[in-house]
Amino acid sequence: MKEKSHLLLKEQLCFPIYATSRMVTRLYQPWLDKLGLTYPQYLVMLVLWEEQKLTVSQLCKRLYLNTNTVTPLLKKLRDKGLVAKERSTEDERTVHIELTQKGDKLKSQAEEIPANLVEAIDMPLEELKQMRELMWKFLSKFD
Amino acid sequence: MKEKSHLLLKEQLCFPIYATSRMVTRLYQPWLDKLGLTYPQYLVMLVLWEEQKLTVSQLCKRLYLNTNTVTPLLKKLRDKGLVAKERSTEDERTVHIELTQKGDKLKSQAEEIPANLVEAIDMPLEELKQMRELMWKFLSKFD
DNA sequence: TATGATTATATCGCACACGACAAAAATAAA
DNA sequence: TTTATTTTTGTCGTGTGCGATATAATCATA
Repeated sequence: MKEKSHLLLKEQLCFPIYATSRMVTRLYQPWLDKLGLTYPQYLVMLVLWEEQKLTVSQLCKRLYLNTNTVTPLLKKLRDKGLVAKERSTEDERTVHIELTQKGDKLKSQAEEIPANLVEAIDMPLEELKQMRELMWKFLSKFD
Repeated sequence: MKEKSHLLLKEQLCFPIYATSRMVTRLYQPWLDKLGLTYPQYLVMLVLWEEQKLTVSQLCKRLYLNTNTVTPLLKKLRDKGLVAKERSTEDERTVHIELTQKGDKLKSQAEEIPANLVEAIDMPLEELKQMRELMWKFLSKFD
C-alpha cells in the first residue's frame, strides 16, 4: 500500500502563515501610505508608541528581528524625523532610540487603523482573537 | 476620561502574524538548506509536487503571489534543473511549468520535513491545526 | 478587419530579512 | 593589567515581495 504524502499544501503550516502574513501587509498598505510608513516601519513605531524609549537590542527582541534589519529601519525613521538616536554615555556600545515630537504626534493619526483593518478583514472578531492568541503562544516559545 | 489606545502591540493582528511567519521560515531553514532550496522556492515546489504541471498565473494564484515575484523564482528553479518552462502553442502568452525528473525526485527528500517541523515547534498538534484552519479561512476571503 | 481593451508574462526599482562578518566597548580571566 | 571573550551595533551581499511599467498575444466589437 502506497503511503500518503504529507507534503500537500493544505496540510502545511508554512504556507498559510506565509500567505496570510503577506495578505495582511497588503490590507494595511493603504492606511500606512497615509502615514508615509512601510509595514516594518509601522511595527517599529507601534513598539515606540508603547515604550517611549529603548535600546536597539531591546527593540530587536520585541520585534523578533535582527539588528541588521532594524538598524536601516531606524535610519529611515530618523530621516523622516520620527525617532532620535543617541549613543549611551554609561555604556557606549548601546544606542537609545526615542520618539521625536513628530513621531509621537503620528500616533493619533494611526489610532483609526486597527478598527478599519478589522472591518476590511471581515472575519468574526472571536476568530481573529483566537488566531492572535495562538500566534502569541507560538512566539512565546522563542523568548 | 482618556480613551485607551488600540495600538498596543499585544492587541494587533499585524505583528504576531508577521513575526510568526518569519519564525516559521527560520525553523524550516536547516532542512531547506539540505535540499538547496530557499523558503519561497520550497513553496513553489510544494505546489508542483501536487500539480505536476500548470501555468505561471495558476501558480501565482495558488501561492497568492504576483508574477513579478514568481518569474524570478522559476528562473532560479530552472537554473537548478528542478523545473522546465515551455511557452504554450495554443496561447503563446502563457508559459507552462512542470517538474523535471530531478525536481520530482527531490520530493522524497522533502517528505521528512513536516514531521520534523511539528517536533521543532513543540506545540499541541491540535493548536497547530487550529491555526492552520483559521488562516485558510482567512485566505479564502481573497480567492 | 482594423483597432481598442484585456490578459499573461516579464523587467525594473525600492524596501526589507537575514547570514556572514567587522568594529568598538565592556567584561572576565590569567 | 594584559589578554581573551562577550556584547552591542553596524556593514555588505543575496534573495525575495511588490508597485509601476513594458511587451506581446488574444479578444471584443464596431
